[in-house]
Amino acid sequence: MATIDDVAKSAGVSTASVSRALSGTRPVRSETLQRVTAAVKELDYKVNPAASALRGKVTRTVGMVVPDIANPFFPAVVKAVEDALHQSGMSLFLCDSNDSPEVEADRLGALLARSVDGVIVSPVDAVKSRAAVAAAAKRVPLVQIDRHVNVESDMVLVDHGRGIQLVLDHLMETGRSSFAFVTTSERLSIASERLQAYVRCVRLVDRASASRVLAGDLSIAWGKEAALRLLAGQCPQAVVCANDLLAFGVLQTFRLRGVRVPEDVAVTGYDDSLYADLVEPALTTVRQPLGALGQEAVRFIISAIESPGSPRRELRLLPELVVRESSSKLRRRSRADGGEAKVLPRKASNVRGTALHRGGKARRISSS
Amino acid sequence: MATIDDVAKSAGVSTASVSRALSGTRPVRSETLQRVTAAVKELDYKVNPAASALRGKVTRTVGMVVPDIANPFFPAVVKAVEDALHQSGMSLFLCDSNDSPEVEADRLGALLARSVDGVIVSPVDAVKSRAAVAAAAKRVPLVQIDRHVNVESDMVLVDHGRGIQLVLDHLMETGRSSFAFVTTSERLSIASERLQAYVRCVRLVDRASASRVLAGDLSIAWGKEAALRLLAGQCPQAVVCANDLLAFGVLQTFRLRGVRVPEDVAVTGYDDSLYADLVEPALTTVRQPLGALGQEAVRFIISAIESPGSPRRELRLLPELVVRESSSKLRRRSRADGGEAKVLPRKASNVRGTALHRGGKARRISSS
DNA sequence: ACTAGCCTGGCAATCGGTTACCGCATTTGG
DNA sequence: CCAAATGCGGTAACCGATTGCCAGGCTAGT
Repeated sequence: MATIDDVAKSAGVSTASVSRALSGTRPVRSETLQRVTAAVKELDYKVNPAASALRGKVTRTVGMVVPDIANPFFPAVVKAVEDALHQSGMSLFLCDSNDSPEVEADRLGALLARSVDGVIVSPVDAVKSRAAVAAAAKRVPLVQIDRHVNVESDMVLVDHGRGIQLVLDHLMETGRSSFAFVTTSERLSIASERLQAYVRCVRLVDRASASRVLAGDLSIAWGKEAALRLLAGQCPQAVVCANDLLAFGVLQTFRLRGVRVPEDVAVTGYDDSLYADLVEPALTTVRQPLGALGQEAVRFIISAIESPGSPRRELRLLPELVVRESSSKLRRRSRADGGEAKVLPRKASNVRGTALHRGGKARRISSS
Repeated sequence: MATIDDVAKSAGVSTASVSRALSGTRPVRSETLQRVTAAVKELDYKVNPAASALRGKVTRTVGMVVPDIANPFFPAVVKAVEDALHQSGMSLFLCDSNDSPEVEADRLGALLARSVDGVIVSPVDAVKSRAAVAAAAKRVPLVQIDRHVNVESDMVLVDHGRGIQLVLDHLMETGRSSFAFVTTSERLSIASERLQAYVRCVRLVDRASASRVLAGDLSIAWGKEAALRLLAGQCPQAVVCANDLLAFGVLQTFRLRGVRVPEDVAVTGYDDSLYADLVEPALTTVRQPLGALGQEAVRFIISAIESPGSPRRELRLLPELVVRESSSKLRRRSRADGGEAKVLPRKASNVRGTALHRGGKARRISSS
């Protein structure tokens, strides 16, 4: 492997000139520049990042910590981050905190020890993640992405209030007036935002709906369980779920119990995961700007690295409603009967027919 | 940030002793060790990885290049890799080649320039990826994972021949005797293996089936298109797909065209993606040992780093058949009518009822 | 008792860039 | 025409850890 000395020798200049020619820290004569570039090409010289980091205090690396890369939400964000970083000649250390605050703290520590130039993190727990995130933010530029804890740092978030409002506006427009919300613990910032928005939206319309909240975790299993509980009591006309997985669980239980969606009950998700338009019936959901989330996070990081001490920023990106069959418009059938759906326990049946199909564009994923 | 000099001073020993005490390269008196450990703790000393890398020629980093992290197959593998690496005190540079051989070559180059200790790669194209992979393998320990090109290196693969055989054995056992295979270009090593296995398995049973192969890409869209083509000609009793996405497309088209699955035609996938048991009907598919794939790759990398020059290894992990409704056993209904399924073009209908449900355990993913 | 061998510690060279500082040459201004 | 300013190149210190080499103390063998 060629070193800067080899290049200097081959170009007949000093190492200082080579360094300057390559980094542009100080101007060099155009002839010098040419000789250096030629020598670099000839020797296939690459700067040694370790040496460069040791002296220059900059590693051109960024660390990212996500709660669970297997969660369909994150890969798209990670992909955008990776791409944007490489466009700026930086590389990505990826860490998975496995939904554990301890692992998260450990990984943040490891990243700092590697002296990354910046950190992008999606904190696991609004309370337990705080200390580690704060400590990291004190040492390097840090941006919180998607989820966040109460720490002074840049943030790139999604306006979940808006997302939930889109859902409820749509549900009301299509004739629903009683609701339930299926979600997880409020310890998760995004869940708590979605919940608050839900309550704010339904409170004025139907007092009972505002307290019809089922909190568990974010799994398919909890979706199923929540659906059972709803069926055991007064089932509302629409079930709003805090993510798609919950909605899938709800749909499955409803189908098995002979509850027709969307005729008897509408169901909505959140995330627009790949499979939202594959299930029966296709799921109305909220699409988040995943790529933009990652790109903006990188922009924040890079600008924070280049000009430290600039003011803190917080960006809220707007999500988008994707209407599919699980909430399609009710046809005739009076809804003046008191606000509770009639649930007819009978053999399962699915009606698809020629339902409306907005937003159902097939996304290509060249799978393994 | 404390340096090794600070520690040495504080412990009253030389930097050499500190280094030795910490790395264990050479024994030190137990008293020395204690003083060093105490000083380290007091100053919260962490070795500077840049300095360490510069002098020691080892970075404790591994690079991984995947074709598309948004492809549901890879996150689980990446997660296992990340976890295994951190257990050995190493960190992961993640790169996404975006299914492009050019990007892939670029990323491999970037990783080598960062002098990673090893590389894990899943090559995009059996032909176009070759040069870059070979070049990388020449410089650092390299293991090919999942996909591979014809280059001398360690490999951790899945025995796709076995996977396809499991599928076909099962289909035949349940009474099917004519088949089609939906796949992508043979440029993808895994697709070509699956295709070969398919041909090998059906050749003896039904000559026509062996040539009923529809090659496109690995998208839902191509699954739909392939299904249309099958319906236009002689539709076989079972459609074997090279991955789940294709199967989803096939299922959707069949449903819209009123073809009953599994009564009229059985459909199978490959990957056991999260949603395989959410679609209607739940999909029979092949589950790959994703976590094991990642763990084994890391083991290979680490052992190759620790003892260079050891012989090349190739590991083939065995996949597992997951039987769900899309291929359930045909009840009565004679199949002696020539081997082609009767397709009744009529209104859509889905029958679920109490079909068997092996392997359908709900996996929890605490989504965003 | 004397020497060979082992154990442990320290000095200082080294890894490969970056950059502060100095010096020479040329340009600019007065 | 001279002084000051400017442009560009080179020398060498420096970043922080690792490690080859040497030295001193101790044990063991003869």
